[in-house]
Amino acid sequence: MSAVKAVKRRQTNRREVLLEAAARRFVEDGYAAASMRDIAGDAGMQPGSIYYHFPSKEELLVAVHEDGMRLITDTVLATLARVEGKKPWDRLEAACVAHLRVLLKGGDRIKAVMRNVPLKSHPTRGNITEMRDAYEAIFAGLLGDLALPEGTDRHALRLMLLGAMNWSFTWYRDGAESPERIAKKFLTMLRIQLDAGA
Amino acid sequence: MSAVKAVKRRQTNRREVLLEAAARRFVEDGYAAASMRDIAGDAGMQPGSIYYHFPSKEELLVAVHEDGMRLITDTVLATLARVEGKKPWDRLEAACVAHLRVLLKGGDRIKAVMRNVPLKSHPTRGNITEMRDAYEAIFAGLLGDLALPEGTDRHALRLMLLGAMNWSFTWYRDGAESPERIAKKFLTMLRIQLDAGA
DNA sequence: ATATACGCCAAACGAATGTTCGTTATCGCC
DNA sequence: GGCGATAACGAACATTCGTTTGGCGTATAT
Repeated sequence: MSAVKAVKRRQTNRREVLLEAAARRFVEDGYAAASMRDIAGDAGMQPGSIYYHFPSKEELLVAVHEDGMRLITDTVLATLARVEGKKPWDRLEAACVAHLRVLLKGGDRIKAVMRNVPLKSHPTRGNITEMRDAYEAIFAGLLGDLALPEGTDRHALRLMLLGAMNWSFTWYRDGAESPERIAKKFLTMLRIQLDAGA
Repeated sequence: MSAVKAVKRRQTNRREVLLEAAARRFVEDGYAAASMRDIAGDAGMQPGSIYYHFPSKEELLVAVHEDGMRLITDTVLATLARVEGKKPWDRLEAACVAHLRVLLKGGDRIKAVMRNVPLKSHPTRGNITEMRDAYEAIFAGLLGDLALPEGTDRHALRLMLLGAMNWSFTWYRDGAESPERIAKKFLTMLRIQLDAGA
């Protein structure tokens, strides 16, 4: 057995449970309206116990945020690795499908991100903004690989595509059309027109 | 002078000031984090005085919501009346331009609507949902007038277009590209492809 | 001039909030 | 078998919250 076994977590450590409960409350009630008592209750612990894991409510939100962004980033990157070498439009479609699937079916952590979008005006704790920028850069790269008609504003295209997808969590209902089909439909509406090259 | 003069408001009535202050706080801080004391302070009155105009904080939000929805609905309808008889795509473009202009430059009331989107899951007070549905029906009508390729999902198209526009208030900065140009760019990306008929 | 409704102030109430803190039970380790 | 770190408990803290209440000045109507 390997010498250094990393940090062995106690099996009674309920940090993950806490994060999940917090994410759910942040989605259901919104950050400000979600109380530490409710979160603690959902996680099966006392309000004060949260502060063993996180120094403040805001840091708890940051942790949920980072967790959600990490999940969606890793998922999309893994998906892209699986379609490497394929045509640019197919790679973009794969990324959009992955994005919507995680957003709509991947639990509450990313929904918590979308429901508490930090306004660009007042600053944010942690590296939330950096992670968001890094994630959007993935799509900027995918759009950069497309052969588009001259004069096409790739920046506007990215904002449009991501905006349409991110807004979906406000109207999406379980049991309705699948995230995969939604993503493909969205892309189809853009594809034929903009598909100038290959 | 006409007999019944409706309800004559005292000129010292600061209900409008209150609504404006509330809208601003609801945008800046979010509904739950915006306190009645802050709102009252911005409006230049005492916290308790709010309750002369509105019976509760939630009803105040409903009032802001209705005000914002009425503003954007009236603006878009007035714009559409001005382009009556024109081609469907031009009418749609006019509506989108009006939508984005009001959303991004029309004060805080509609922004307050967008930042506190009521989740479809738990019910809302007043006729918020009805007003939203009625507004979206306008765009559904505009899309219905378009001559689109067979098999085009107009429902998905509406969700995509409105989603892309509504999300814009999360990234829009004053001084950047104008709402009019953004709206036209968004539409251009869809237009040529889907423009099958006239 | 008097009555009346309006618009708001000033102060307070109880409940809920985020957070702190002393204590405690459990675990791995020498 | 003791020991320090871990992972909480449980009660309390000061503060802030939405809301209520009684009264006061002023403008309008009679």
